[in-house]
Amino acid sequence: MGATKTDHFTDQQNQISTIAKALGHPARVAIIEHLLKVNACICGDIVNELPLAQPTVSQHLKELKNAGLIKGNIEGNAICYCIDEKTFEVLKNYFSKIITTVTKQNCC
Amino acid sequence: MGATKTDHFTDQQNQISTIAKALGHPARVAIIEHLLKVNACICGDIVNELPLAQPTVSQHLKELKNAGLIKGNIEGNAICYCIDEKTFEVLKNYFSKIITTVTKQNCC
DNA sequence: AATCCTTATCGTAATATTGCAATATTAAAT
DNA sequence: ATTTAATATTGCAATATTACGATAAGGATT
Repeated sequence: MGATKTDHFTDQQNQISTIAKALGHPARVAIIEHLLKVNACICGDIVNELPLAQPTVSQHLKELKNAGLIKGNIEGNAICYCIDEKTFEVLKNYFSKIITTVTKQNCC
Repeated sequence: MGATKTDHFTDQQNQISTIAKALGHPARVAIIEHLLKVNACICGDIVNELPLAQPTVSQHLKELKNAGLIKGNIEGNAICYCIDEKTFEVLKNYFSKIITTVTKQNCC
C-alpha cells in the first residue's frame, strides 16, 4: 500500500503527526535553524545555505508552511519567511504533557 | 531520487528529524497515546486497539524503538513496551529553545 | 517593453514508506 | 514433545517522498 489510514485516528493524532512529519527531514530542520540563526525574516538566501537545489528548497518550504511551522509574507518579488511559534508551542505542550504523565507512572 | 542527503546536515539536525519522523505517522502517535493511557507497560494488546494488522503494528513499534521513543523489554513470551521519556525530553527542550529564541526577535 | 531576479510549479526518476498475507521464531503451557 | 500464544520477519504491491532540470509566473529595474 503506502497510503496512511488517517481517518482511523483522532484529529489530534493526525495534527501531531502532520507537524512531526514536516520536521521529519533534516533539510527542513536545517531551514528552521537557519531562520532562527539569522534572527529575522529571511528573503530567500536559504538556497545558498543548503546543499539542495532551489526547487527542492521551495518544496521543503511549502511543506513547512502547510504544517504551519513557518509563515510566508510576500514582500515585493521576494518572500519573507519566518517561524510560526504557535505551532511549535503545540508540539512543546504535547510533549510536556507526555513527559509529566510518564514520570507519574513508574514503568519498566 | 527519494534518498535523503543526511551527510550534508549536522548530527543534531539528523537526530531531531529522525525522532520527528518516527512521530510523523498517526498510528505511531496513537501507540504512544495508548501506552500513556494504560498507565503501565503494555504487553501486546496494541494490535486490538488499532485498526491495523499485527505485522503493521509490529513494524511501527520497531520504528518507535529505533527512534528511542519506546523501550521494549522481553517478559516471557510477551514484550513489555513503554515510553522512553529521555527522547521526549530531547524534543521538548529543542522546541522550548526554538520558542524562546523566536519570541526574542520580532518577526513579520 | 525587455530584462533581471526571485520563487513556484511541472514532470520525472530514484528511493522510501505503508500495509498486509504468509511464515518464522520464541517461550510458555499442556 | 506438541500445542498454543505472542511477536518478528519476509516478500510484495500500492503509494508517498525526495530531488532536480526545465520552465513558468511575478514583481522590480532599466
